[in-house]
Amino acid sequence: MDSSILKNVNLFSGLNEEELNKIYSHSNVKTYDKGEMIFFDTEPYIGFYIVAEGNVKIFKISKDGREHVLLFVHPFNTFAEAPLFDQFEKIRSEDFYYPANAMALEDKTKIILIRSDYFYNLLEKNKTICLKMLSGLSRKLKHLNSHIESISQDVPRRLAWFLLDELKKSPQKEKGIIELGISKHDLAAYLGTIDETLSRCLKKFQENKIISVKGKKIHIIGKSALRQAASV
Amino acid sequence: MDSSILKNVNLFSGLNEEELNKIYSHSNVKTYDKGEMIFFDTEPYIGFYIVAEGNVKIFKISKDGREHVLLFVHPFNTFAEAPLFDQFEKIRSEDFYYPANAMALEDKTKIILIRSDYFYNLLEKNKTICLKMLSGLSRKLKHLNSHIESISQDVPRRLAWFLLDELKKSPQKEKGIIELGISKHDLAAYLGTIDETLSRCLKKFQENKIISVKGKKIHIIGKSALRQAASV
DNA sequence: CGTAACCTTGATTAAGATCAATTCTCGTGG
DNA sequence: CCACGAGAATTGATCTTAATCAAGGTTACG
Repeated sequence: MDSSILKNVNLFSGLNEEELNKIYSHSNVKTYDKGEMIFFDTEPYIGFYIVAEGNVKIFKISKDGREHVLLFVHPFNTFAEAPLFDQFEKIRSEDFYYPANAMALEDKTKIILIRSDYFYNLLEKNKTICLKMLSGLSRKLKHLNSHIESISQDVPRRLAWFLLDELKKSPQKEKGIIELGISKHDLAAYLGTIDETLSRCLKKFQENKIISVKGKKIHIIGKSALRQAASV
Repeated sequence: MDSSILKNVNLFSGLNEEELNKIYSHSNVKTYDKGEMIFFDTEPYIGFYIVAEGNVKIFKISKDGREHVLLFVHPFNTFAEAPLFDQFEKIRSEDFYYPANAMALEDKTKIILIRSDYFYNLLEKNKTICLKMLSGLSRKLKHLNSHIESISQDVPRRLAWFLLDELKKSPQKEKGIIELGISKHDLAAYLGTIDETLSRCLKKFQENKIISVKGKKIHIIGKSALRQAASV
């Protein structure tokens, strides 16, 4: 494997071969197994990450033990990049930690680490990266906003919302088929509910002939009914 | 009023008098009354805003009519800046709207508008602003993350969390006094609940001698008890 | 083919939304 | 300066949603 892995990373699109090679030589690549932790929220911050292969979930554990998934990260996207700019001065100090936990969701999840000190240099020299970074953060903000909006509705609506969102991104969208890249447990934690409630909710949607579920494959039968379920 | 108003804006800190004057000459300043809308989520995006005086709430209305406050913006902070970088190409097109609604919360709320086309120029020329912007967005991301975290706990915990957060920012923190800059209704919408539930929750805290409430003034009597209520 | 992880189902309970009045507060005009 | 009225805040009774508790059932994989 070589620097070509970086070619598809949104943050670095527009850079030439040489630049990519240089970045690659300064990064660390590591492969994780399913369920393996990439970082804990108790670890000092050393830099941000890029998903090359596989999927990652970013989550917090509340004091009562429940898990809350903030987002899933898919290939070619970055995570844990926001703290970079949080407080330039505080960084590198021992009391600066990752803001959440990150776990690989499948075997052979390939993750690239970009250390913050090196990345600061890059930013100084490269305005394009700076603007790309702005664009990336802004997309995350937008996503979090709609997550907040959705989470304060009832579970069926949240689920419908999620399914429609996934359908948009699905490669088989014309067929109305979604392939969940995550477990039902993780989906429940993302929707801010628990496994049992999600299960019942999926069941009800199936009874109403809105969807059909087979393992991780979900077929959207009534898209308009789903849209209606997502609204009022 | 002149460009000195921009001096305290985090985004522009570090710029010299001349630069500030130039920015000021390219901006629009407008004063709003309490309850007046600054923008709706149905309006085309023309730029971002800075609060000079007063307070602003950013919110959405869900289809069932409930209001969800995403955040409150206080003096010297920016809002609606994330869409700037969302999709460089799409901007200026007619189908690019503000992502939420913004309302002034008090009379004489003074708001500065920075148009996006002008700001792009600024960004091109000024790396400092670019980095400041990154830092600002990252702070918002962090805030939204903790908002999500808090919103998926029960209402008493969310309230306790909020109060502790406000206490940290309060000028009278040593006295344990918080001055709510917002109505109870807005607080409820921010906490993702309704007026009645918030009211009952405040009452319970008072019965337990954790706080005392007089209008918009809240006295934290038992900070440690409040911390305990915020956790498990 | 057996075990563990994953998912589903049912019964019960608790939290909070809804509905319906009241009471409180404060700004305005008489 | 007081009275009025509108908006804000509180309270109570009821009902809905989803969490919890406790078993089962399925699936995937060694």
